[in-house]
Amino acid sequence: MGSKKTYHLQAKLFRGFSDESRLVILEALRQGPLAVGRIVEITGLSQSNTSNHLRCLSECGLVSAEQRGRFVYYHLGDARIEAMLRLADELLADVGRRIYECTNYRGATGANAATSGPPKQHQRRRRQ
Amino acid sequence: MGSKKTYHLQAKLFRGFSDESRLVILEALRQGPLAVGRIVEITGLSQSNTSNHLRCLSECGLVSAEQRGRFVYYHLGDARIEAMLRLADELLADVGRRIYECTNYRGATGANAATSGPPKQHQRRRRQ
DNA sequence: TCATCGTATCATCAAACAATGATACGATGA
DNA sequence: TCATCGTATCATTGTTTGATGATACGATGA
Repeated sequence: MGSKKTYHLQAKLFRGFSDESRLVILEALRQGPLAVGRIVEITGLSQSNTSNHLRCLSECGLVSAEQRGRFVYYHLGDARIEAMLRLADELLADVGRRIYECTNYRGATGANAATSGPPKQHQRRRRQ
Repeated sequence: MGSKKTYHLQAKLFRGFSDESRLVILEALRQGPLAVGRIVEITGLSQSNTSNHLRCLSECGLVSAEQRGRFVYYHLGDARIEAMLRLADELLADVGRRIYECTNYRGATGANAATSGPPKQHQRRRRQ
């Protein structure tokens, strides 16, 4: 180890955080354990969708589950999960505006073909 | 503000980290500024792919660019970027194994249709 | 035992996205 | 000015993945 870092795992870990729905769930769980039904209410996500996200989060160790009666309560799996979220908040306070402008890989699909008539040749956007 | 958190931005931020190629690039930049060509060498990614990722990282504020002659040098945009990576490393040390096992949303596409003959009815995997 | 509630799983689909190959552009030196 | 190098952009393609709707399962109480 050491030489070949586990980029794959790291990517997976971050991907757990990289979805709006999952972030909403994680944020809700910051207050404390919640049953699935409650999470559904809070987030407005569908039951099935919520369950899928919870499974993902659970398998990745970001949250833990505990069954009580018919209910299953979820809670954050590690204190460092919160630390990650806080750090992200701080970063956003500074680079938030830039991220907002970041349209890379976003919306560029299809829209062109429909709007523009002539197949313009590599019309390059001015650097910077 | 305040009440409605910027989950969308947060998701975007994390998505910047959620790709193996981008993580390799970020890791390389931890040592110091690098020109694009050097990054291409180190990562083994194609030039065009590298450039795309760099643009994404740059627009999201994770890295910054500086032109010197014909070369463009990139460096990490903020000290907290490193902090994020470190924190991820720590987390992985603990939950790494679980993440490795996490196959959610992974590989489940298509493989079934080809292998399984009879369209099995909701064959449920045993809970836990 | 049965009806019901809470949750998990499955199949499918549409959108997002990373990678590629080709090409355009800017800076430098001959 | 021209050839070349280093980098950025574009169009396209195949894969990944979040959302949905239907359904299955387990636990509880009647």
